[in-house]
Amino acid sequence: MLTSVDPDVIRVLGDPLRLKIVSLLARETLCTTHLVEETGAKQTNLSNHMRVLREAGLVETEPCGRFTYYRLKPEVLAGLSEQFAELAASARTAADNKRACP
Amino acid sequence: MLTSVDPDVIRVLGDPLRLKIVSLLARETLCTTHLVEETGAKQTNLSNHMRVLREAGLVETEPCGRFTYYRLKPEVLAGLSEQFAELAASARTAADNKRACP
DNA sequence: CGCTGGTATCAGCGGACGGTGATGTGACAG
DNA sequence: CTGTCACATCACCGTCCGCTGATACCAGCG
Repeated sequence: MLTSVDPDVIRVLGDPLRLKIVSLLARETLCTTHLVEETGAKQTNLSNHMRVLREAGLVETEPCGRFTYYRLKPEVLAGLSEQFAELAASARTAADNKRACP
Repeated sequence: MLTSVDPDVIRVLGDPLRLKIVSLLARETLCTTHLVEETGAKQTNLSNHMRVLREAGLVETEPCGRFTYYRLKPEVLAGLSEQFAELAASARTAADNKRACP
């Protein structure tokens, strides 16, 4: 029903590093140390991005001793996928649905 | 196959006004004047955003006399939808695929 | 308890981006 | 041709955001 997509979630995913983090977390659940190794970014930088991802509701944290594991929440991505699919479907039918010149 | 999603397209969609423009264009093909009416934004501002959307490959322009119609390209949105769906599917299986602590 | 390693928070800086006004261009009407 | 309208481009400014270094917090280990 063309629900208004939340710009914040998309904005969060617009950053290259965050998108890479999400891609990595889509494969396996990792902790900050792993992400530092994989991305090559500083730990502080990573932690900041993880904070943003957490506040956007994209990841969940799971403490494990001294480590903090991050798990991706698939529902949010699935929701995004569905909303974009709706937009695409609507756009296909709106191709020649032109409003008259004023 | 977990194709790396292009951050640029997502970044472009991360702006609230641009997302609104895309939502409007998903319903009908419009020209700048219509978008000014619908969004309440200044014409210059709109034109700038349309430029960004065009360069990102999200919209096509169709001149019609003095007017310029903007048409959404559904393939890009469909592609995004598919890539997010892949990420979501992958994330579902990776929930308990935890890498060992270092 | 003191030490070490894994994370989070804070303050600051620099670059990028969105908004706005002035101006240019091209097309139609009179 | 002249004016007007639709639209694009340019230059500028304020703000936000990502990156970094310093530092604080917390859990295990000796």
